[in-house]
Amino acid sequence: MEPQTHLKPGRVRPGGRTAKVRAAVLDATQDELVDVGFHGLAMDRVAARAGVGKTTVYRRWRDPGGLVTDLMVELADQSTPHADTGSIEGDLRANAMSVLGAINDQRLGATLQAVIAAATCDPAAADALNAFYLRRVKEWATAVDRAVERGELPAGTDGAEVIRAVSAPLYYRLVVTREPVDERHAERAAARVLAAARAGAFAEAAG
Amino acid sequence: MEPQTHLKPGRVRPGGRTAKVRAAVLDATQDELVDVGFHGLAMDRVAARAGVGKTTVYRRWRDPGGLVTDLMVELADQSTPHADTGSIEGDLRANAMSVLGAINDQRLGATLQAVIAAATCDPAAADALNAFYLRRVKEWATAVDRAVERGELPAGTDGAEVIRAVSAPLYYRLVVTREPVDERHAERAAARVLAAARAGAFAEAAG
DNA sequence: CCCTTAATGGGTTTCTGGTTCCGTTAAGAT
DNA sequence: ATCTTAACGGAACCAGAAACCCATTAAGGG
Repeated sequence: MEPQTHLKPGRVRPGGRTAKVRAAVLDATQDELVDVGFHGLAMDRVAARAGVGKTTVYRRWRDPGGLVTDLMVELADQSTPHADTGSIEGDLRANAMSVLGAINDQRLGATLQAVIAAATCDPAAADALNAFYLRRVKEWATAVDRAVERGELPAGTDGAEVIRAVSAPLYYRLVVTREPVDERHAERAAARVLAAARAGAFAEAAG
Repeated sequence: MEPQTHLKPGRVRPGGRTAKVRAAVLDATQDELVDVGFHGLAMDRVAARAGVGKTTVYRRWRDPGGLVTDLMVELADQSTPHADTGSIEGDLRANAMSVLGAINDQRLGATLQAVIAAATCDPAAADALNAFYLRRVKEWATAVDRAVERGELPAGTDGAEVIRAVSAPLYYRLVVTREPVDERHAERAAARVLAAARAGAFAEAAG
């Protein structure tokens, strides 16, 4: 038998109970994040709120960082539908609105901020966060590629960078200046990136 | 005698000792932030590292959030020289480099990230963070205003928004995706914002 | 259906941050 | 120089989160 890592129980017998416990704990974690934020996240409370023994929570997730990391891994697996409106303008706007929705959703927004805070000092959380965005950026980047093929944007335009550039100002407001973010900001973000992309500022040569 | 707020001792007798204690504590706080991050910041340790009684640290700053908040207030007071290169291109690039320098400076970078994490759950930290950026953005926005006067950018261009837009992608990498940020990224950020600004995407009408 | 043991859960103990108490130091006024 | 008291600091004290122990439950193989 191999060394049994004790960090991933649930691999050997992931049936009913174990899965239910995980779902309940992750759910309770999100609720707690909404209420008290990452800084106030106590394993103790999460266990109580999930209706689960606290020993189990400590054993499987170790600390609050492990909790939000697993939460982010879970969310990263879920795909968000990416639109195809036919024009790059519509697609970028749709992307901005999608990001806006995530940011302003109470549970998801609280979770994102918690993971961002956790990633400050927890490499595992940072990795999970990265995986989460990597997937979304990749999915949306195809819209930019299509626009290049249609001739709407200059050849060599870096799709992933364009998508990130749309998100950046929204997250900047969310995390850095902590101002509210609304549809207007999302639209502006999309419009500005589009203007830059059309001018070739996202083409490889413009590095 | 008035209610003595106990949150601002040092107002009545700010002479030598009190000032020295504050400097030592704030200094030790930055060191600790570099080592363990905000999440690992313990009043206890800061006191020890500063060579100061821990009672004093608790009395004057209450909790880690108070510590980083005061630190940010201190940093906000210090002005960074904003360049005037003669062209908007040069000025935006200079601004991007300035932000880059702040982000990549070990102590300042750690402090910024700590305050961002703290602001997640501490309104005072959020205010201090805001004040910090408000000042810098305002100072740099004048460069954009000059460019508008020189006819380099469309009339009505929102200077503050332009400056923020330059910072946004850099902070996005720092805080959200946690990727390294270098000169190349700074230059690209400046170039892209400039392209959008020239296209009028930052002019008022372009809501 | 039964058996093995993975996985859970209640209860207790430990330990580290956080609080309070009270004596000591020295800033600033006279 | 002296006095008042703001501000500091050491040590004991307290609370709540983290770790541990061992009994209980039920997943999955036969």
